Amino acid sequence: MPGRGKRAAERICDAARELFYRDGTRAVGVEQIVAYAGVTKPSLYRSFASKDALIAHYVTEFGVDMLRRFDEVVAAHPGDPRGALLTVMAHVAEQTTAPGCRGCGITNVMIEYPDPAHPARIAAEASKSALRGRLRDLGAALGARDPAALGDGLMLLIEGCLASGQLFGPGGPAASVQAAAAALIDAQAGPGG
Amino acid sequence: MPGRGKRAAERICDAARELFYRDGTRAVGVEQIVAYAGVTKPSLYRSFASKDALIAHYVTEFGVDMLRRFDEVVAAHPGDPRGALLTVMAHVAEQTTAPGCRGCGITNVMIEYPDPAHPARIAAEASKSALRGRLRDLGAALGARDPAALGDGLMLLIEGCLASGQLFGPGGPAASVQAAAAALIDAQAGPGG
DNA sequence: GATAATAGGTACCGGTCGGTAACATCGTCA
DNA sequence: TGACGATGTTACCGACCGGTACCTATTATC
Repeated sequence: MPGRGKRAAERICDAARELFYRDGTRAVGVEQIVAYAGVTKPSLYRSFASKDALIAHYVTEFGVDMLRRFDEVVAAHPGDPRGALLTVMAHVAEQTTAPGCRGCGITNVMIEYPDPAHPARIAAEASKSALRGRLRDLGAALGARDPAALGDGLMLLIEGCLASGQLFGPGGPAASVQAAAAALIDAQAGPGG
Repeated sequence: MPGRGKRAAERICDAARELFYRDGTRAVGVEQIVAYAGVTKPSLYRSFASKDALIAHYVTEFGVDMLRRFDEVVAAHPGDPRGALLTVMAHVAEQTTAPGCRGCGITNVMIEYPDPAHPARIAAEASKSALRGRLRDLGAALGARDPAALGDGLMLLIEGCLASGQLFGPGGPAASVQAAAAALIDAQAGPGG
């Protein structure tokens, strides 16, 4: 039971993040969430209008965390976009091949809710577009001939790792992502980019 | 209502394939499937032991179709693995950016059922491993220095298209997949590979 | 025409889902 | 001390879930 001393809303968020990511949002019931959080159902519905609203909040939080980690890596490589990208790729490969990895929580929710009007999907699109923009910016920073194409190629590799990691595990295709990313970068900017 | 003249089992498969792919397996109930197929619930349970068994059958069928289409493209490019791969990538880009595309039905089911023991997940792993093997074989056929790494890099690009296509649509990263694949191939085997 | 398999019709089961109403309790701060 | 907002307790709702029992109608085969 996570965060015994915290407020009910925060404990609900912690429980939802953990259970939603592990089992999927449709597989987890609100009863299970409140039991895991150590609160009661009315407390959940005092902080969130519906289960869908809680899912949207989960997606938003997930996206904020993801972009924060990305930005931290970039900030650790000032003036070295190539090093930043390769470090990002190394992190992606490591995390997506770890046992029990379930890929990207945002993508998973997006797959569970095809309806474009679903609030969680709107939050998902915002986060993914932000990531796409950052990859293009880095592509431009290292002088790529077509920064958009390079950023999108890298984005495909990342999404591929997230999707295939949870099926293939440590011996999966994600182990090759850093080499593939380097090839894409070199093709656009040369090995010295 | 698809296939009025067909046997009940086949109509159930057709309905399940369409509804499962469109809305996801957890979102579609057996009642909805039999109604769409124009049959009744006992007919479904005479052909399938459970809903899970129907989902596993759906995944298996999906994988067979996927590999058949892949093999057709390869067969249309005898002695030209590079051309085969680029054609595959063009098809992937086209299909994953089409409106209403919902990515890979196998991946979607895999995300909905994290349990490694779920029958649908076992079927999913078989299909994806087969695809991975074919990509490696093509990598070896065009003389790549590291066929496994090339095949896995291409696999990541494909999975990335399938994941991001349903969120970004026609203007998404999948539009760059063919160029990215060419860069990966050239880095391993040179433009003449 | 008899038989057996396959199909549909209907009604039903227990369980779980998301969500709510009404009321009791606690801690905090004035 | 008193009041208030946040929380817990209990019970409940209608709807839907996957799955089944029982019986009848069709269809093909011999």
